[in-house]
Amino acid sequence: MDRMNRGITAKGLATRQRIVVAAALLAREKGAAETTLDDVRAATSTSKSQLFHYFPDGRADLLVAVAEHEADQVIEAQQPYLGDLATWESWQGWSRAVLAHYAELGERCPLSSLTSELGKSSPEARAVVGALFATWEAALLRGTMAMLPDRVAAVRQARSILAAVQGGVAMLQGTGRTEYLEAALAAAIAPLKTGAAA
Amino acid sequence: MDRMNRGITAKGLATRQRIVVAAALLAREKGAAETTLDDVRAATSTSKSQLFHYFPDGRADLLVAVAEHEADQVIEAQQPYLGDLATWESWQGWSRAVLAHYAELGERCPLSSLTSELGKSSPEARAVVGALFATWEAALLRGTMAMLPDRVAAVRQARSILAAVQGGVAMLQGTGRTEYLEAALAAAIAPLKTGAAA
DNA sequence: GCATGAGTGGACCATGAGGTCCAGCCGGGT
DNA sequence: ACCCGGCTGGACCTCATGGTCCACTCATGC
Repeated sequence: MDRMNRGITAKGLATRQRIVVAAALLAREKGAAETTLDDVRAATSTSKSQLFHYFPDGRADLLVAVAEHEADQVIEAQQPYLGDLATWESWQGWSRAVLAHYAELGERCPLSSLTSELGKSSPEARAVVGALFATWEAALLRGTMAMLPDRVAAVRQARSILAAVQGGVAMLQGTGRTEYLEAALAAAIAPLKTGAAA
Repeated sequence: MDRMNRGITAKGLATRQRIVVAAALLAREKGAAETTLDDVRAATSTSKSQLFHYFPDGRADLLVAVAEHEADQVIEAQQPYLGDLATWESWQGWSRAVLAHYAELGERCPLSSLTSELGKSSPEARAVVGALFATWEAALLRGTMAMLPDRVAAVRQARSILAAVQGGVAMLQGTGRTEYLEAALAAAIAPLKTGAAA
């Protein structure tokens, strides 16, 4: 196969990806803090040297990669609705998709453990989270602007919806019940139905 | 002084309390996961043996005590408003109090780090969080029932408001900006102003 | 074929952090 | 005065875990 740039072969990339995915899974199951390099090693049938080969800065490096991966997943799970929130129906569809996704995930939220584990220490992790929220908010904002005449109201509405999702998920994690996310989502997008500003 | 029950003297209790408060502070500053027993020991000018004297199960025990302490603080910070949410004015006051409190705390939220650190492992920690949410929701529910005629709507409204706070705080932690909490709070309590159900 | 470098295996090291233990202190109750 | 039991100090142990190192394989291009 073709020579990849930077001397990384396709096989190497595949291994790296395998590691990231497995680590992400572990991080979801038992929390990022409790996920050790040995766990990852065992789960992927790799060796320590490979871990450090693909993630030179070790654990921190790996966790950042995991965070990026999970951030992608978060956006992915909301598609195709998130990309086109121009009608009340699509908002409803989005809302259902979000609810279904997190109900399936249950109490293990990929982000929270990562943010609290990496948020403090590594600036790149914060950047990942920041980027995620930025694209997320931007997509929601496009949607609210399509539904509300007032731009300022649309901005506030988008923020409120994003916070509602976060809060619903937080409650889901804390209590194991989906009612909060359900109620929060419904209440947050309700103003979009009639077009009345928040 | 009087013989305390269980052979714990007042002096001992004071020391224990000192430890909990200091540990809570540390947990807020640098996260629960990054707070070591040695940190606590240094911050309180105590010795290892004291830590284990007052918290026989060690670190886990201490963190549960910290969680209880922080849970109390969370409720405390919302008083006196939370106890009497019978009017629109008191809801506004409560909302301001919540916003001010978390704006002051900034990005360090006592609960999130504790839940993600203890939530998985120790069942007692989950109980603490569960109890906190229960009393919190109950207080909010008393308030929404005072404002809304329909009981079912009041329940949903209370949940939505609670989720809004959680979400706003989550966003505050993630981004450092208070706009989300602000928008989420305003949107969440808006239906209470006119008495229209969510 | 052979040299080069990515990929892999696994032994090994360093250390931070939780937990144990015992010895000494202090106060107050009889 | 004395003694018991809580309180305190700190040395010490144990071990999990992140990280290092070197040897080996394997593919690929010359």
